[in-house]
Amino acid sequence: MNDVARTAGVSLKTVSRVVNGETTVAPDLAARVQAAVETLDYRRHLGASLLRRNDRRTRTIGVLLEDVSNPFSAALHRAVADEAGMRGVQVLAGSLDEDPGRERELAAAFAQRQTDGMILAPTGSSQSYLSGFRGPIVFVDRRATGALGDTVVSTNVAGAAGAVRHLLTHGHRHIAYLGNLRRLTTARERHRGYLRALGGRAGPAVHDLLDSVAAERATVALLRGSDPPTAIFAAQNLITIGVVRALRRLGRERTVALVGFDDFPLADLLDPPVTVVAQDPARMGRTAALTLFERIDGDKRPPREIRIPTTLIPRGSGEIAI
Amino acid sequence: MNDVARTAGVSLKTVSRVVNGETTVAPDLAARVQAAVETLDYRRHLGASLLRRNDRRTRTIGVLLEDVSNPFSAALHRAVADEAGMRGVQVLAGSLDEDPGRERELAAAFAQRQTDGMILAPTGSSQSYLSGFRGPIVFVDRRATGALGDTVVSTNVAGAAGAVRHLLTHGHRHIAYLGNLRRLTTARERHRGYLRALGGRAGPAVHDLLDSVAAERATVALLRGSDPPTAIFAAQNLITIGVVRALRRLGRERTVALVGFDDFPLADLLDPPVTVVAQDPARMGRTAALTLFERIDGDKRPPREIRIPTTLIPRGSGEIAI
DNA sequence: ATGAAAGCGCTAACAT
DNA sequence: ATGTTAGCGCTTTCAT
Repeated sequence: MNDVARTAGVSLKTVSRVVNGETTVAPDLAARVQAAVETLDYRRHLGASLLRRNDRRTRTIGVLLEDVSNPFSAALHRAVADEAGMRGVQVLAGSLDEDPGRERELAAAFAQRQTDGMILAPTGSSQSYLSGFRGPIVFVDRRATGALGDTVVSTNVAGAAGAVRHLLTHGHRHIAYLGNLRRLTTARERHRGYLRALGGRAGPAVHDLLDSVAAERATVALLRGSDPPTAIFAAQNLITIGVVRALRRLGRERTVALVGFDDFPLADLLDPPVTVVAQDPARMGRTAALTLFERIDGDKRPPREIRIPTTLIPRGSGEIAI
Repeated sequence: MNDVARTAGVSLKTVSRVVNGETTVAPDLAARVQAAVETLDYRRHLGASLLRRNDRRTRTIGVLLEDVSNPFSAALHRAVADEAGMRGVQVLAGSLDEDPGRERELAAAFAQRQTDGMILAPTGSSQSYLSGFRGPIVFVDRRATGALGDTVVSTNVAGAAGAVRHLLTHGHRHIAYLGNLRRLTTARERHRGYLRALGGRAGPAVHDLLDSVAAERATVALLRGSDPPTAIFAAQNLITIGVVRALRRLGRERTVALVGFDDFPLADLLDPPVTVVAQDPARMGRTAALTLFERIDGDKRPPREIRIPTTLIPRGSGEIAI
C-alpha cells in the first residue's frame, strides 16, 4: 500500500480510501491510485484491514456438518455457501464424522480464525464448550445441549410418526426401527415418533448403526431372525440404503415394506422405488444462514427454534401391503 | 494478551512465548501464564499473529470445484479436507457452477484472504487471471490454460476409449456420445477418446449438456430420431443419470446399451445396473492436496501432471448386446 | 531466561 | 478533500 501511495504520489490514507471505495476522493487522484494499483498488481491484505477495523468482521463463517460428502450435508452446505456468497462471505467447512472430539477441535480452529459465526450440526452430547466463543451460532439438523443459539431442525417426531402410520395403513403390525446413534437428538426424536405411532405395539429396534454396511447386516439379521418384521422404518439416509441392499440380497424387496427418513438421489429409480419422508436440506441450510446473518447483524431477540416440515413421498416400497 | 500478561505478572512477550509453545520459559512462569489464560478464557488472534510472523502462512487453503453437492466434487472436497485437517489447515470451498465469472471472483476472494494455496477445477477457458496470485495452485480434474501449476487429472482419453471399445465388443456399431460443455478439457478429452475408439465410424454427438434434464431430453430426441443409436456413451455423471431416466421413460433400458464416465452412488442398484468408467475422486483430492502442501513447503521443481487411472466397472447396462 | 521497542499492513481519529 | 498519527494484537529483533 505504501508502494502504491508512492507510485501515485499520494498519501497512504488516500490509497486506503480509494481501495475501500470511499467517495471523498477527487476523481483525478482516485484515477492515479487505480492506475498504480493495477501497475503494481496490488491486493489489499484483508487480515491487516480487519485487525484495525471497528466492526471486527472477517466476512467468514464456519459450517460443521456430519460429512460434507453425504448428500444431506452436501445440499445443506451448498445452500449455506450460496446464501453466504450473495453477501460476499466465505465459508469454512468441516466434517465431524460423529466424533465429538473433532467437533470441539474444529470449532476451536474456526474460532481462532475469528469466523463471524458458525453453523453447527452437533454430534457430541454437550456443546457447553462453545460458551465464550465470539460470534453467534446456529444449530442445524440437531439440537444442542448446554449452549444457546437458534436452531433449525426438521419435524422429526411428526415425520417419523407419519412414516410409521403410513405403514400401519398398509396393514403392517410388525414394524422394525433401524436408527443411528442414540445420543443424537434426531435419532431419539425419530425413534420417539416411531413409538408414538405404534402405541404399545412397537417392533424390534436396532440403534447406533453408523453406516449402510452396519444397517445391511442388521437388516439381514432381523429378517433371518425368529420373528421377522413385515415392514421397516429406516431413520436415516445411509441406513435406508443399507436396508435396500439387504432386501435385494435376500430377494425380499417386494415383500418387506420400507420407508426411509431423508430422501436421497435416485431413490425414485430403484426397484421398487423407495418411499421416504423427505427433509429439505437446502431450505434448512438457507434458513440457518439467514438466521445466522441476522444475528451477525445485531439481532438480539431470544433464540428461536425453526422447524422445517417433512414430506412423505410414496414411491412404492412403502406401499407394499402385508 | 496484555490482560493475560498483567494477570500473570509477566511481560507480553512471555505470554507470547508460552502461547506458542516455546521452550525457553521457566516452568513456574509458564504455569502462571497458563492459569491466567484459562481464567480469562484467552484465545490468540490468529490474524494478528500471522500479520507479524515471518512465514506469512494462514494455514488456510481454498478449493474451487464445479459443485460441492455433486458426488464427484463432494468426494474430492472431502479428501482434500481430510488431508488438510491432518496438518491443521482449514479449507475454504466454493462452487463454480460452470460460471467463469464466479471462478475469477471466488479465486480473488480467496487470494484476499491470503490462502496459502488453492486447488481449482477450472471452468473458464483461461486461467491467466491467476498470474500474480500469492500461493501455489494445483489444478484438479481439468487442465488449465494460460497459468502454471501442477495438474491432477483422470486418464480421460484412455478411459473414454475403453468405454467405447467395451460397447464395440458387444456388437454395437452405432454409438452416440453425450457430453457436457465443450470448453472443458475433460469433455474434449472424453470426446477424443470416443472418436479414437470408433475410428471413422463415429455416431451422433450431443455436446454442451448442462444437467441431467438436458441429457434426458437429448436422449429421447436421439432415440426417437430417424437413425437411433444402439448404444450410448455418457461422458459425465449427471448426464449418465439423465440417460438412465430417458431409457426408463421409453422402456428401452434393456435394449439400449449404456456406459457412463464417472461412477455415482447406487449405480449398482439400478435396473439394469449401470456400467461405468469409474474415476477416483478421493484419490484425486488426496493427490492434489499432497501436491499443494509440497509446493507450500517450498517444492520448486517444474510443474507436474499427475494422471489418475480410471477403471471400467461392468455392471449390466454396458453389456447389453445388439 | 526475560523484557522493551519496533513494526507487520492497514484503518480510526483527528488534524489541516 | 487530503494527510498525519496512533494503534489493532501479535511477533520480531535486540537488549539485558
